Amino acid sequence: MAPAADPAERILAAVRAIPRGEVAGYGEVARRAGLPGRARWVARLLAASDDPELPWHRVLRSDGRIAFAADSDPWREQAGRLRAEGVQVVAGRVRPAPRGRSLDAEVWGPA
DNA sequence: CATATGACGTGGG
DNA sequence: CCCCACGCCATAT
Repeated sequence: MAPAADPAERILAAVRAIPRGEVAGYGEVARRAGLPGRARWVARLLAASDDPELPWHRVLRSDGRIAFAADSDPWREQAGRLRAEGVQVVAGRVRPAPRGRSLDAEVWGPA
């Protein structure tokens, strides 16, 4: 199945492709759709779409934070939807930080 | 046509 | 963690 020619449609497809229980950044979605730099367009499309099946709640800012104003209605809505599918949301942030090994360990290796 | 506005992103202080 | 500047781009005014 050939990729949609309509860029807007590609973006929505990229959003629909985010697996349940996972998230992606606006810029990330744009890149996946082959439209680097169009993060803002992604946001605009989500706001404009009326498709109830569109998993818009899985799209966050690149820092893992919900894009809406903290404690706003839509903010609570998104946090709730995410938690509903098992995503950890703390203070409006998903997975506080992809904390891995320290840089020291990363550079100098174990022991 | 000139500005302003955002569900954004990155880099720097 | 905070704040700021700048880049980016479709829409709205």
